[in-house]
Amino acid sequence: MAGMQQGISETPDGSFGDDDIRTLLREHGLRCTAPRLAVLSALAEAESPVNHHLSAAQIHQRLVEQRRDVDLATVYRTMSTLVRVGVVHALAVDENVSTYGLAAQPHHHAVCTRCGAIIEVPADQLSAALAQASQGTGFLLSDQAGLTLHGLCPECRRA
Amino acid sequence: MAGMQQGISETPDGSFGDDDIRTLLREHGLRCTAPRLAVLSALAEAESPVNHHLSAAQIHQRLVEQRRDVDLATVYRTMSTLVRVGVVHALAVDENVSTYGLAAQPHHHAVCTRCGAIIEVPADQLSAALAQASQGTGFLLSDQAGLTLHGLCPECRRA
DNA sequence: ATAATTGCAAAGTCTTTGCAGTTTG
DNA sequence: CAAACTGCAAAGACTTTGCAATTAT
Repeated sequence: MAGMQQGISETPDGSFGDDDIRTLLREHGLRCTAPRLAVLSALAEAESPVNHHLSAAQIHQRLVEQRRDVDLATVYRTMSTLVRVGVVHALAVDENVSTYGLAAQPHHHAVCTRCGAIIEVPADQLSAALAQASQGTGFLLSDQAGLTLHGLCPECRRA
Repeated sequence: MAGMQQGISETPDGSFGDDDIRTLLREHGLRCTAPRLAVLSALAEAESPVNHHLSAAQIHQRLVEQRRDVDLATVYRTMSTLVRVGVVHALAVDENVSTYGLAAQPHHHAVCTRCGAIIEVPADQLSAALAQASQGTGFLLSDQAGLTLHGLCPECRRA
C-alpha cells in the first residue's frame, strides 16, 4: 500500500479502498465493475516505491491467487482504458513487456539493470533540470514526463 | 549519416564506411559477415539526430529495398549480439516494439507523444542534474543512462 | 578444418479483437 | 432498457529457437 493518487480521496492513513476506487472510476466516466475494482486494488497493493509496476500477467496472476478471477484480455482492456484516462501509467521494462502502475504524483522510474526492480523517483528534483536541459531542443516536455533511469538499485549495488 | 561512434575510426567528414564497420566488429571479437555489414550500415544511414532508431522490421525493410536481403531472424540475432557488446542501444518506443540505434556518445532520447519521432538529446546537460537527483535514492546510475523523455517535438508543437 | 553465423520454418510470447452473453446506471 | 463491459476463443504482432547448410578465420 502507499500513498496519494492524483485527485483521489483517500483514507487518513494513506491507503485507499474500494470506495475510493469507485470514486476514481466515476470521475472518469467509467463504470464500476468487479473486474475493474479487482485490477485497481491489485495495483494499489503494489504501490510501494519499489516495484510498484506490474505486468498484465502479474496482475492477472495476483487476482487468480485471490480468487478474484479476471480474464487476461480484460486486464489488457482495462489497462488500456485506464491509461487512456490517465489513471494508470504504462512503462516498458525489458523492451518487451508493458507494466502498469497507478499514476501518482508526477514521478520517474529507475530500473535496475541487474535485478529488474523498478524504483519510483519523485519528480520535483528532476523536473527543473529537465525543463532547462530540453529547452535548447525545441522539445516540449509533457507534464508528467515519465523518465526511466537505468542503473543499479541499492541492493544490487552491494553484491 | 552522422557522427562518431565510441572507439571507432571514422572518415574526416564524420561518416563511416564498410572498413570502419569491419574494424568495429573485430574490436568486439565478432566476425565480419555480409548480413552484419548490411545491418550496421542501415543503422549508420539512420544516424540523424531525429529518428536515429529503427525497429527490426524497419532495418529489414531497408535492406530488402537495397537488395541486400537479410533474414528477419538474423536481424534480431544481430541486434541482440550488438546490444550485448554495447555497439547498439535498444529502446522500447511504444511499449511494444524495440528499436535499435548505434551507441554513439552518451545521449538520451526524447519521444514525441504525437508523431512518435525519436530525437537524440546530448547527455552532458542532463548528466550532472541526474546524478545529483538520484543520489538520495541510493540508486547508481549506469554510465550511459539512456533516458527517455516524453513530450511534443518541435513540429507537433506547432500543429 | 573449426567454430561462428545464417536462412528457413516452426514455435513462443505478449497483446488485440470479434462476438455473444452480462452487468451497470 | 441501452450502453458499457466481460469472458472465451481465435487471430495478430513481434521475437526467439532448432537445425542443417554456409562462411569467416
